[in-house]
Amino acid sequence: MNKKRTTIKDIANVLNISPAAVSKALHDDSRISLKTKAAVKRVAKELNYQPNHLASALRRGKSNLVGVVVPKTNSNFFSSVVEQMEAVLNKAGYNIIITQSNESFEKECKNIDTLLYTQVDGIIASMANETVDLSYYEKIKANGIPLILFDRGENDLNVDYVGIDDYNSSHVIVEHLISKGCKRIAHIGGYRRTRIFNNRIKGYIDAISKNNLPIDDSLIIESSLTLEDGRKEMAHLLQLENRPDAVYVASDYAALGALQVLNENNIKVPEEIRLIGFGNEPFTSLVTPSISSIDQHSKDIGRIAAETFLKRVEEPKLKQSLNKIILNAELIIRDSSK
Amino acid sequence: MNKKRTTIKDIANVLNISPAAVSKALHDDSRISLKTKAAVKRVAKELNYQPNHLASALRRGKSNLVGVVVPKTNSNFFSSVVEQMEAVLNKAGYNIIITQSNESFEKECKNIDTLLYTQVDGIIASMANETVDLSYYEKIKANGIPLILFDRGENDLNVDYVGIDDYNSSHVIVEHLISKGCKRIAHIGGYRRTRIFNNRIKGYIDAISKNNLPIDDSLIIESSLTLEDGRKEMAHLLQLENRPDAVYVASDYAALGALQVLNENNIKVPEEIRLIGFGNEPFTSLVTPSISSIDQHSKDIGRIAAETFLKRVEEPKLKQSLNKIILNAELIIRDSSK
DNA sequence: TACTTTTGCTTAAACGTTTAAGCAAATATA
DNA sequence: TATATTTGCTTAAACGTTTAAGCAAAAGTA
Repeated sequence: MNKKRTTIKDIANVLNISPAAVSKALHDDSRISLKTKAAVKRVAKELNYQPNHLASALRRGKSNLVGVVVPKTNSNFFSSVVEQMEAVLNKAGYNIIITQSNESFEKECKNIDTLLYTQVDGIIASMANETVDLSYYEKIKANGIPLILFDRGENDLNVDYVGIDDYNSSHVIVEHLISKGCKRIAHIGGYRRTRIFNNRIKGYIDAISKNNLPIDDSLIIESSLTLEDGRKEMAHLLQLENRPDAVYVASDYAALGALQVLNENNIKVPEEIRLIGFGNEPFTSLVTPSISSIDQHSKDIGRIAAETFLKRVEEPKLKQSLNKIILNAELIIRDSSK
Repeated sequence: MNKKRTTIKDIANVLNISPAAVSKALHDDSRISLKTKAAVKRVAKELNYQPNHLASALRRGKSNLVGVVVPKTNSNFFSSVVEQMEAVLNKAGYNIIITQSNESFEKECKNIDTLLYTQVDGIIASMANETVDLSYYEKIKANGIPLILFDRGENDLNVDYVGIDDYNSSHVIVEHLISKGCKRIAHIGGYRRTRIFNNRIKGYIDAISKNNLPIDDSLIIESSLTLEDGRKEMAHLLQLENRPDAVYVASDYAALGALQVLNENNIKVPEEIRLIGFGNEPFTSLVTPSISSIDQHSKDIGRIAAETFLKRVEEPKLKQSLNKIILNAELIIRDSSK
């Protein structure tokens, strides 16, 4: 029963060489003979040597851990983003620590503290809806480690950002609806204080104007975009004396709520009201009728965010600066807008 | 510009005391005067001292990190389990590292290696569907750190396990369907090699027998329980000359697939065929008709798994042994079986 | 007063690894 | 053959923290 785990010293003792030589042999240092390397690796395997990550991280001042902050892992978008990130970072020798804020600012701050405390080499984050105070993110920057934002970001932080073109997505949606003959297009959006939702609203307004339709403020709604919000706001829209003939909802969850209310009121979708969501969650293709939605290229976002991080660690001299990488989103047309 | 982060030494220098005293002051050691403690904490705040977790973990031989292995974060069950775990463990001073296997055995092994390498103090895991070879889990045990399994576990490992009573859940479902007058109840289940799915199948068979209904092998199907599997197997059941009047599907995703096929074939649910799923995923209440399902008490499972881990670290002398904690699952009755 | 105990610190080693510096032997170069 | 270079290691310090052991001063006790 070897209570203690085997260390580099143990291997050194067996072979009567110094721990330094063992360390170098394990790292394939050119100054160690092939013979010694082979012997070290053989003994390491025999003694079931497992390197102590804490010790090496401490010595090297680098943990090879990347912290990830997301609002919720429980959404297809984020889990897919994270999956890609992990693939890219693992390949480069990094492991990731996933934390979720549950859309709570307080939890988000705690998570950031945890990650910094765990000595991560960088943080890749998407902000909670609640987040307006950026001091915790400044803390990351002050720490000197790279910070990469995706999806829900902030220009003011002057860091790398990866996301889709929300403004343009709204244009694509509005123009698709107009091409189907819609004249009164409502928008159930998020709160303007969140950059991405603000961009969707602006895109919506500009696209409506561009196509010479009137802007009707009663058709523009801000909410938290939960399923319940979708139900509530759709019910509200149905009570207007001049109903919309299309609704563009800035989240699939809220779009689903809206669809439920439409179904319950026996309003035919798409014939009477066309509906479009945002995010391309799997359930959009599963419900009846299936919901048209915007695909956010989650895999690309995950991959690019990870690659951006790697670029930053490779070139630490490069000062952090606003560096936006914007992908074109894709409208997936389904039954709800056909 | 202080390039370097402040350490305990820096604080010691400012106050002209030893680093040891600073460390003790920060940990509220009783042998340090209140005056010194106050001074240390003041200076620590002034210099924005952040403890180096790697150093303390190395010295103490304890990382205060718990590894979590799940098949997919992208499911309501697992994300909810993890959320509760995190809450309990954070309170006890632990942080968690979430890894997902994507139902791949190979990825699961990699994840376990990563976690061991990161020097976690314990691992809480739910196995991938593929996993039959348990050698990697033996590796965790050999490492001497606690291993807790939940939902998808294995008796052979002789470790703590938290899950629901799958066998009994099948009884509850079958009896509910019989009470609605069903006589030919089909079961689209998982593969028997996975313990929980085997239990569901056994529960189904025993419940059918107990209620003096015939066992019809053509009504018992094993599959991977994806949405596609649900579609395929439901289509298959519809082609039987003697159709079932109820289908109990061992996963909500497969149940959804089944429902789609029923809807497409204009078969009235629940009038012609009643349908019940498993897992109580949020979408079960969102689709039309809403799907009856089993709630797995994800919050309780997460909480209890975390508490079990904490018990293990508190009493390391206690030998690991098979310790099953089984919760009663709850049938949520919705339109698909009313 | 003379002792024991308590208080409040210090010293020094340790955790396991990496790495700069150094040195002897082997090999290459002139 | 004498000198320079390369090879293959060793030594020792360092990363930042914790902690056992120890010690002087202060406080308590007889």
